[in-house]
Amino acid sequence: MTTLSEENYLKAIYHLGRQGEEAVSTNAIAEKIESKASSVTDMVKKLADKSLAHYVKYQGVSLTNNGRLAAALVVRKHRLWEVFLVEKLNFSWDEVHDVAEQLEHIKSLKLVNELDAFLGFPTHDPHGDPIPDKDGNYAPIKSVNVLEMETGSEGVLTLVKDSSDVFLKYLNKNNLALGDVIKILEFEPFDDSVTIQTKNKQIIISKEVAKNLYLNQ
Amino acid sequence: MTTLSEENYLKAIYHLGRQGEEAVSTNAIAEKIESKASSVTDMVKKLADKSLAHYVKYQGVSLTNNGRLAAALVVRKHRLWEVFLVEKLNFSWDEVHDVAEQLEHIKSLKLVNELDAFLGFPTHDPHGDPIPDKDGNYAPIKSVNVLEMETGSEGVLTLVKDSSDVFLKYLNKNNLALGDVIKILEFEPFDDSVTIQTKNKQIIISKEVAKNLYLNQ
DNA sequence: TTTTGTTTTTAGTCTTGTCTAAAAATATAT
DNA sequence: ATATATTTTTAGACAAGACTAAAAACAAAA
Repeated sequence: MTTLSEENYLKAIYHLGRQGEEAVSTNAIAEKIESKASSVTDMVKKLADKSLAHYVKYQGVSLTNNGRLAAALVVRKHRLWEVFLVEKLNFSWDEVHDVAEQLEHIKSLKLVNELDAFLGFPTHDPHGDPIPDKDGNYAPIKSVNVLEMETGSEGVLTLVKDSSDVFLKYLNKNNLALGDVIKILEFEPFDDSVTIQTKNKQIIISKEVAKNLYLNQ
Repeated sequence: MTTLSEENYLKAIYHLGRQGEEAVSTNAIAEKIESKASSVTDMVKKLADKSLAHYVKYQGVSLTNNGRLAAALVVRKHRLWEVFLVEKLNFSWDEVHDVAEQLEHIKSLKLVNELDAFLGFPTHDPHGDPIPDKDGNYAPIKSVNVLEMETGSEGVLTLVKDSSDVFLKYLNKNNLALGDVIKILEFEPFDDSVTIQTKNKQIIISKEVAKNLYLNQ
């Protein structure tokens, strides 16, 4: 049985290292989890003892099959709860993160799977992130980042990578939402900002914003 | 902000001492929470420091207004989640307790109140226990225990006090459920067992079982 | 009113998860 | 290749919450 804290570390490693496949540095985990490197070292040893992580001193951490499955389950729960909150309980997409962060640790397989069915087996959460199935698998993401697109091309906004409330509130304020058709008008070389068009309005978004928007072409 | 452990103590005091009104002994709490008296003493001091409990050495604990409100909120959440699990996620009444025990600690007022609305403001949980409202109040229980009833009288089963899965499975096996009309046929003085009639069938229930069944007359 | 028994509290220890500060290993730059 | 900087690990400490064993308070009985 994994503790709440262990689950948070598993999730961090999962997110930082392409589902835990590739080794992640102690410092990277510490930053993600807002803790100190020494704490990470301790916990990572514990995860290795429990056969949830591969760990070699000074060489970073990756997940074992069991670790990856455990992490995927936490992510699955997080995203299903987000769907529940938005679709059934009138939460907006900028309100769900903190609550889902708590709900993801509730232990009951029946609960997750019944929730999944109750929601109609959704494939994506309210931010466009894919929801892993029972086995931890999900369809590969085919959306492409705004910064990788051609000038003049367009696509549908399907994923926002940052799901902090500050960022989502920025999108709300600028009337940007999943499903919007966005056309790339111009890249500004000076600061990498991008001029885009949606709903017959042009707006300029900074590189920081662009980095978090993914479109389906 | 209350910790998970503090909430469990508040709930125990609330349940043992008529919503925390009357003083409860250290040992009683220890038994309820399955811990040791010394642990209870420690925690109870902490609750008093936080102005959640009244505590005088050797004289038991009761709840302050804040403590009672905090406890009622935990109970409210527990019972609302039970309703959710049964009505929306196909849990049976003997499966909900452990999961609700986890869900009751999720912190989000919006979540509780939206869940309440989503469920149609239910007044009772699947075991017949009343659900406190936002202010911690609920309608007084008017059902009466089987052992207090007159021979020959009848009533509708509206509350089962023990919600452990062993007990609920016993009821399932004997085809007893909330809403059933039950007639008291005979009290056996030797062992205080009771012969009752439901759905044209007679069964004998032990004193231990009878103690947990409450009827509306 | 002593004595005996029970309950409660105190004192000290343990585990989990965190931290700081110092040491060790690795990486980078001269 | 050696010095410097960065990252990671170790060592030791701390807080929360639980425990055991012993002491203190209270309750009941002779």
